[in-house]
Amino acid sequence: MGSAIADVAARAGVSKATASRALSGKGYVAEKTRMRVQQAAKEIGYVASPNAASLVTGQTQNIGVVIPFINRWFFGEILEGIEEALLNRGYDTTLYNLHPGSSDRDRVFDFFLARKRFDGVIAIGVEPTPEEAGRLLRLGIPMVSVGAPVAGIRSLTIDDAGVARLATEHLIGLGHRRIAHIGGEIGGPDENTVHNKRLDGYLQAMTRAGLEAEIRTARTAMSVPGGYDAGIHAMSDAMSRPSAVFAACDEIAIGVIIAARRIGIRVPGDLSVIGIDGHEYAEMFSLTTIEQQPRAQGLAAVTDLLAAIAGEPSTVEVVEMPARLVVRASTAHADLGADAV
Amino acid sequence: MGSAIADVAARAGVSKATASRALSGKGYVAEKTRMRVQQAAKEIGYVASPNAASLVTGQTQNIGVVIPFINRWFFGEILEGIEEALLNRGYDTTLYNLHPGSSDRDRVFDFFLARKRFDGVIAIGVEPTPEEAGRLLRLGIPMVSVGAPVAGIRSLTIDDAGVARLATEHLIGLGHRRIAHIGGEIGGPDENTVHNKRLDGYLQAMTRAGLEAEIRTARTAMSVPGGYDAGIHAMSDAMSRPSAVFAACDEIAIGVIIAARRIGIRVPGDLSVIGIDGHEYAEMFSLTTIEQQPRAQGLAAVTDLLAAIAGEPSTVEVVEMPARLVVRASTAHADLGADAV
DNA sequence: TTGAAAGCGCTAACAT
DNA sequence: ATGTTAGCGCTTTCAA
Repeated sequence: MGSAIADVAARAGVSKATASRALSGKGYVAEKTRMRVQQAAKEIGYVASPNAASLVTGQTQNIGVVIPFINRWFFGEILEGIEEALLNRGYDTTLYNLHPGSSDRDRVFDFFLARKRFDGVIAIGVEPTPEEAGRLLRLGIPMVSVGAPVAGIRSLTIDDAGVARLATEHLIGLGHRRIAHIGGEIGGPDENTVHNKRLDGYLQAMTRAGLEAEIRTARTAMSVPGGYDAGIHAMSDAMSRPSAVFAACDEIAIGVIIAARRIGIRVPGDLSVIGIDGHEYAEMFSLTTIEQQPRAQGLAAVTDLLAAIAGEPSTVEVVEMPARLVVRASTAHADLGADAV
Repeated sequence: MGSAIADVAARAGVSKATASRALSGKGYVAEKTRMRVQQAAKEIGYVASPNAASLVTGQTQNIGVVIPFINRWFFGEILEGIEEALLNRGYDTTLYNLHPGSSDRDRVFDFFLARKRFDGVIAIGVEPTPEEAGRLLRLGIPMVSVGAPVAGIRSLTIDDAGVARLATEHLIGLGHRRIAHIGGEIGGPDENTVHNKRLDGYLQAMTRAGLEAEIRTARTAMSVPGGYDAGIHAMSDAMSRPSAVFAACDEIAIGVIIAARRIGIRVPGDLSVIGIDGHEYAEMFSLTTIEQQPRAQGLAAVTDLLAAIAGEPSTVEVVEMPARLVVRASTAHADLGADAV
C-alpha cells in the first residue's frame, strides 16, 4: 500500500536522507548502499510521491496544456507531439480542452492553471489575454503559446499570411485566375485570428497579381462537412464557378473535393484545390497542401518550454517558426500541370 | 507570488486553521470571518496548493487517462467527453497516449500511474493485464476500463459481436447476400479484441442466414485511407464484387465509399455500406452507421470512476453498456430501400 | 467558533 | 559517505 521512503530506509537499514539520495541519484551514496536501497524499494514496491517531492522542490514535473479542439486533425497531431515529447522527458501532460468562447475559460486560467501544480503551460491556438498571461508569469509559471502570438510570452507562430500568399500564388502560377478562398469561421470580426491572416494573404496575392476582380471568399466550419457545404455552394453556378480553390485547411479542402466530384467536377482536372496542414488523408484525395508539421510544432513547444523552465524564466521573446512552405509531394503533383488553364 | 494560506490568515487576522476552514467550506466558521478571509484571499490572489492539500488528505483531484489514439474520431470523442466531465467535477485530466505495442507501456503503468498522483485511472481500449490492474488496485487506485473487459475491475463494454451481428443482419434484411466485412488490423492472432469480436458477429449473422458461402473478409488500417485501399481491392473484380460492405468503423466505411465512387460505383445504389461509430461525417457520405456514442461512454466512465472513488473502492463488477443499436438517421435511409437486390 | 500543534512524505542544508 | 534536522503548504484533531 502506501509505502513511504521511511519504510524503504528502515528495510535497507539507512536514514531517509540516504534512501532519498540513493533513489534520486543526487548526492553521494556508496555503491553498495545504493544497491541495498534500490533492492529494498523494489521489494516493497515503493514509488515516490510526487506531491511530497513537489512541495519541497517546487518542481511538479507536470505541464498544463490548453487546446481548443481535440478532434481536429491538426490539433490532435500537435497534442500527440506534445504528449510524446513530454513523456520522454518524464513530464505529465494535464489536458484542458477549452472551446473557443467557452465559459470555462476563466475557471481554467484563474483556478486550474494558477495552482502551482504546473511547471509550465502550453497554450495552443488560444490567444491568452495579457492578463491571463501576466497572471501565470507573475506566479512564475512559464508559458509558451503556439499559433497565437502573445505579447510578453514565448510564441511559436507560423507566418500565416505568408503561407496563404504562397498557396494562392501557387494557383496563380498554374495559370488560374478565378481562385476562390474558403476560410474558417471567425471568432470576432477583426480579430487577429489565423483565419483572418490567411484571408489577408490571399487578398494580398490576388491583388499583387492584379486579380482583384476575381476575388471570391466564403467562410465555413473547419471540417469536411463544412468544406462540402461551401463547395456545393461555390460550384452551384456552372458559369461563375472558380477554376481553383484555396482552402484554409485540409479538412475544408477535402470537403470541397468531395462536393466537386459529387456534382461531376473532376479534381484535379476541372478544379484545382490547395489546402493547408499536410493532413494524412491528403494523398488519397490528390490534395496539394502546405505542410504545417503539427507534431514538430508540438515538439518545438515542449523544447522551448523546458528550456524556459531550466534557464532564466524571464526570457521573453517571440519565436517565429521558419515559414517552411513545402508543397507536399502527392499524386496531385502530376495532375497539377494538366490543371493549368 | 507564492502566497500561502498563512498570508491569507495573517491578512484576515485569523489562524491558518480558520482560514483553511473558511476557504474550503468545511467546519464551522462565523459568517463574518468567512467573508473577511475570502476577501483577503482575493486581494492577494491566493490559490491553494493542491500538492500540499493532497499530501494531507490523500486526494489529488486528478485522474489519469490512458488512451491508444488521439487522432481517431472515436477516441478523440471519448477523450473530449472524459475531459469535459472531469473538469465539471473539478478534476484534472492527465493524459497518457499509449500506442498499441508501445515500449512505454511498462513505464506508464509501473511508474507514471503508480505514483499516488491520481485518485483514479481510466483506461480506454487498452486492455490492462491482470498484473497492471492488480498493481493499481493494490495501491488503492480505482480503475475503469472502457471498451476492453478486464477481470476484476469495472469495465464499460459494448456487446461488440452483437453490434456486428445487427449491422450484418441489417444488410441481409435489405436483401443482400454478397456482404463483405472489412475489419481493422488485429493486435494478436486470437486476441479478444474489438476487431475479432466484430468479425465473430459478422460470421455468426452470415452463418445463421445460411450465407456461409458468401463470406468475404479483409483487414485494413482503421482509417479512411485504410478503407480506401481495402475498398479498391474488394471492388477490383467487377464480377465478384460485394453488393454490400459491413465496415468495422466509420473511417473504413467512408474510405470504401470514396473508393467505390472513384471507380464509378454508386453508393448508395450499386453498393450498400454500413459502418460503426456514428461518425460526425456519416451524414455527408450517406453512410448508415451504428451509434456508439463515444462522448456518452466517456461521461459514463467518469461517473462510474468517481462513484468508485467515493464509495467502496473494492466494488468490482463488469458493467455492460446497453447495446443501443440505433441505426443513425441519415440521408442514407431513403436510399437504402432502393439498395435492396 | 477559533487557535495551537502535529504531521502528510519528501528533500536539502548542515553536521558528522 | 551518512545521519540529523528543519520545513515545503496544507488539513485536521484536540483544546480552549
